[in-house]
Amino acid sequence: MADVARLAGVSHQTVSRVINAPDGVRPEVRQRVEQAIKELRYQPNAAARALARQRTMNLGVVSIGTSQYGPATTLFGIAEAAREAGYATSLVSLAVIDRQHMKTALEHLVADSVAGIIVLAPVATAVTAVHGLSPDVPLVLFEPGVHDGVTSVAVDETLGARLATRHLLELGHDTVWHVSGPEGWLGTDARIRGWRAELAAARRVAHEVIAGDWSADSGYRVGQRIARDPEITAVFTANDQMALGLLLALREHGRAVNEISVVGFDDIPESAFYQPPLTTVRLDFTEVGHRCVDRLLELIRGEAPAPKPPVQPELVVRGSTAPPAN
Amino acid sequence: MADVARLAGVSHQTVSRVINAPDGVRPEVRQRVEQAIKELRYQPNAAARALARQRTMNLGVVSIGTSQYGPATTLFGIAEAAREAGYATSLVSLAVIDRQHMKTALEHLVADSVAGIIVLAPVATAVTAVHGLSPDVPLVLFEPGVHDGVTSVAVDETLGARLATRHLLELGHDTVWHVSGPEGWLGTDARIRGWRAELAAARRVAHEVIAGDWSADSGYRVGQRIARDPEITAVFTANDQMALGLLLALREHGRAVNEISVVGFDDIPESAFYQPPLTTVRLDFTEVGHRCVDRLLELIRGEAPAPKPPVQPELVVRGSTAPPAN
DNA sequence: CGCAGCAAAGTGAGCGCTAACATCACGACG
DNA sequence: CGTCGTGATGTTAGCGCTCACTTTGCTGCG
Repeated sequence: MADVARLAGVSHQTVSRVINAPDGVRPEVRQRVEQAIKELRYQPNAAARALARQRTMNLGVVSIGTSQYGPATTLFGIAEAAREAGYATSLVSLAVIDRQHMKTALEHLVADSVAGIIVLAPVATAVTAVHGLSPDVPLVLFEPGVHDGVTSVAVDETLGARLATRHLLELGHDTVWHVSGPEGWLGTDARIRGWRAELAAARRVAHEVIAGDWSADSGYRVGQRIARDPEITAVFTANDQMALGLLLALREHGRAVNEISVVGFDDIPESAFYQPPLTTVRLDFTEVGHRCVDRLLELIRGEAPAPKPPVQPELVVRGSTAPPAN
Repeated sequence: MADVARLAGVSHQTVSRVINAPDGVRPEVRQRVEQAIKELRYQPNAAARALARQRTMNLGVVSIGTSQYGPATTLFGIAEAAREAGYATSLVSLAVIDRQHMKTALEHLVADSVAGIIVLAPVATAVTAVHGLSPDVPLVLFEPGVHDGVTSVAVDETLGARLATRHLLELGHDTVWHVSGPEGWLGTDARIRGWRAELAAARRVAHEVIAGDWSADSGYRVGQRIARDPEITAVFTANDQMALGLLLALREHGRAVNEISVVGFDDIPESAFYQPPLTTVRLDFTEVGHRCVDRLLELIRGEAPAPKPPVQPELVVRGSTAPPAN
């Protein structure tokens, strides 16, 4: 910086002003400085700036360490939006999410003086851990199914689940069974709530939830049970992968689509090519990432955080659903 | 830090030594300092440390911005390994990979004074862009199919492709057709090479490569052509998603597995639940991530970089392959 | 013609740490 | 018994920037 100042014949402070302040420098001087910066290929030192300013241009992300479609896609959305806003992204991926690990992760990020933190771990333990911790840094939580939060970004997964259930009901099925995600995930609960609500609204029996764990394997195991039960004609699975496993089990038991309809959730790119192509609920995870960043930047700037409506899911009807056979 | 020093009755430098140096402090004093640190909940300021040391505990990752299984899984592997080594991960995701964008990304990272950079963009443009740039920071490149590189981590995808092709040949197929990935990806070339090499070794005809683009959709479109061609009995697709699309097209045309065998690549978790369950080649992307970090840390420490063998792929035989029908 | 008032530029301190060197105490050795 | 060596600790000076303040040089008005 000193070199730039010397070359431009100004003080280091003027250089700083050229870089940071939109005005307060005479156009002529500004141009001279910019010329010098270019000539010397000067790049400000982020560490020094962070030290002096007591904050960085870094956004921290604490993510659950799976390579699941949802979190992964959201993460890339965050990185993209952050970069557009001139921020870098600092990633901490957590295999185990409990209070202790969350604490360590947040402390790491705070020690790096990130400007804000996004917690991309839609599990109950993460939420409680964060609430018990509250570092003195703006923090945004991705909470599917939660609406109130000013400091959280939501997807209306409850609505998504209702859409899925309604579709099946409208097709003429008496009721819909639900294969849920694993316990502890916010999305699991939200989807169960939506499914229950829709059944209740239509005055249908809500059978007990069948628990899966997001994996295709769990869907397959559930499918083997379901295939043997002639009562079941319509199933809503909490994600597409479980639907895939379910579909395979059904096929192996010779049960066709017109006997058992299946609706998935997420609309992963492959689901359109399942056998049969999966009817599912589309979630725009990239958009979620963008919103997380938008909200966080509002918080960082200290703006009044306008509570935005949650991201809307959308039903995508394909070949895995049909009216009941009889 | 000053507070800690005061409380422990030592100089700030001694505190620094306790934190950074393994010895040079009397055990008694060390304990006193550690006690003070705990009591005051002191956490060293990363920015100040970076400024003084001229390097950070950050590893930069330039990743291609897709939420594809391979890059996403590798990324989490990197984040995990980095954290284990005490490093944070700084992510830049690139939608477009050309020289200009790569340059900007690297400059960003260098300006953040990262200790090293991992480029997770297995495309030709990324490789050339990086080679033309070479920032003065240790850099590791993920280059599938490349073996020589001391500064690169490889997966022996060529071998993987040979394994896939060999399996089909051993089953009794006359030859194997290949549906490749999009042009410009290193993995695409490596897989084509392996497939060709294996066919050549067995003295079989290598038909022209059918180009896909990784997507299930492209696999589906290719499948529609293949299904009509009675000559084709065995297909090796460059990833699992394309195999999925292919499988669907075959089914729609009433072609069963015992007519056309399909082998995929990657072994994504869902592939075991395709219809039929997919025979594929397993790639350990998490391991790739770990190796990238290991290699980078060697470079950072200035150690002699022992060239490790590439990550080995493994054939997983499932239901999508069978001897030819006749 | 003088001086207030203001914008533009400069000065100095300090952000929290580490590196390099200076100092100190203590024991061994000639 | 003095001197040197050694390991433990303290002191000082930045790292490269921004913040708060000061100085400079105008313009314009009474």
